[in-house]
Amino acid sequence: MATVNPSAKGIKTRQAVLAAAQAAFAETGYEGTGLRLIAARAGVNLALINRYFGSKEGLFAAAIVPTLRMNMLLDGPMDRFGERAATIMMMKSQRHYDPMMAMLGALGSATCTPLLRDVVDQQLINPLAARLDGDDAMIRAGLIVAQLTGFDVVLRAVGSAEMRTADRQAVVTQLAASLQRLVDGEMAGYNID
Amino acid sequence: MATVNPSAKGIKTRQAVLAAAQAAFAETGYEGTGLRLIAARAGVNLALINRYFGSKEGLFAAAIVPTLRMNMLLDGPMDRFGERAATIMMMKSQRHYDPMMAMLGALGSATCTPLLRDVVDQQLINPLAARLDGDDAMIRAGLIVAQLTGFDVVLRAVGSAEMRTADRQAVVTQLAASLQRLVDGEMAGYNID
DNA sequence: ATTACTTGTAAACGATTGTTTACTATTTGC
DNA sequence: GCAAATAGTAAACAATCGTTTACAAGTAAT
Repeated sequence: MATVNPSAKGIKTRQAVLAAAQAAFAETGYEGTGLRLIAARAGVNLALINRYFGSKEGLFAAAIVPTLRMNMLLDGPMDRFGERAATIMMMKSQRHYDPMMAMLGALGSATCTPLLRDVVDQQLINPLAARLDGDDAMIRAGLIVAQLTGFDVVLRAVGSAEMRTADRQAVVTQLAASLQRLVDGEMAGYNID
Repeated sequence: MATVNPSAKGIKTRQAVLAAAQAAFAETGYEGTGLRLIAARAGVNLALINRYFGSKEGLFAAAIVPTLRMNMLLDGPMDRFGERAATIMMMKSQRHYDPMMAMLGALGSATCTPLLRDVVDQQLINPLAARLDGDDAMIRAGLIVAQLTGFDVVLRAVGSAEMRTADRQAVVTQLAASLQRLVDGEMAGYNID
């Protein structure tokens, strides 16, 4: 038995740690979440975290980074992207774990920034840009990701009362319109000096 | 002399601490910035920080919160808001201190969230909404703040390579268009089921 | 000048951090 | 069953955290 045996009982605790880390990082941020808290949440010994994932950064990379994907947002025709994305962004509040919240909670820590930079470019902006027609597809994709990200900052991470108490259907409609205009790339009537 | 004497030499070190805190919080986040680092940066004794500001949270409230304002973005006609805001957002990279970066670096910490919620609503969304005409002004203001915030997340906090290497003039143009469409509130031809 | 008050300093507080070590228990392959 | 590897545990590591205390230096007003 020279190599690691992939089939083992430890694979269950490994996933327990991953699930606990996802929830904890999303709730209390990267620096604000202690490894002992994650271990307790997973019902697992503290030292196992460093054994399986090497370090706190390694745990973040294994638990959060793979979940930051466009997923359902790109699953459908692009002429309905705005409507689809806005609906998902509004409804995901009651889901168990939100990858975007984990990303926002790690913005301050220097060790996570390189990981986030890669995943934002490769898994968010680039796949989206590939689905866009017209000029400046990459820039418009970046602005769409920015709009989605900022929406979670204002509504969830910060928790603006004005946005939380607003009519949910109107929020979806306005967000959908803003996103779709970036998808369509209409510059109608707009001039800059 | 029953009350505190406002005129004193200590006012200089107080401002030195504020300036050091602004730079440090914006660079390394709230949890990632130690008070000893701020004290050293300001050339001031550690204990003075807690004397003048009570706590780390009090320092954040005094140093960062008052700087989160719309300021120049609202200084001008609203039919040029997009152009004006996009230009400022793009050019502010080489400024000494960016309040938005300090806010993003504090997203994970539970103690700062209430402070940020109040300032985002009262100093960003509401003043902007007061300058918007048409339906859903508050929601559109929230989405504009979200677009601006997300732009800083993608371009600066995360540092997307795709956005950093993109043509700067094209980024300004696209961002300006997206913002202006939210200002104008055009729903032209957009329908949702 | 003496009193009252503010500013500045050094040191320690208790708690928590991520990480590592030494050890036992369990499981797997032959 | 034996041996090797993996899973799990408890304790300690050194470092840093925000905060507090006790005390000295400086400054204003009476």
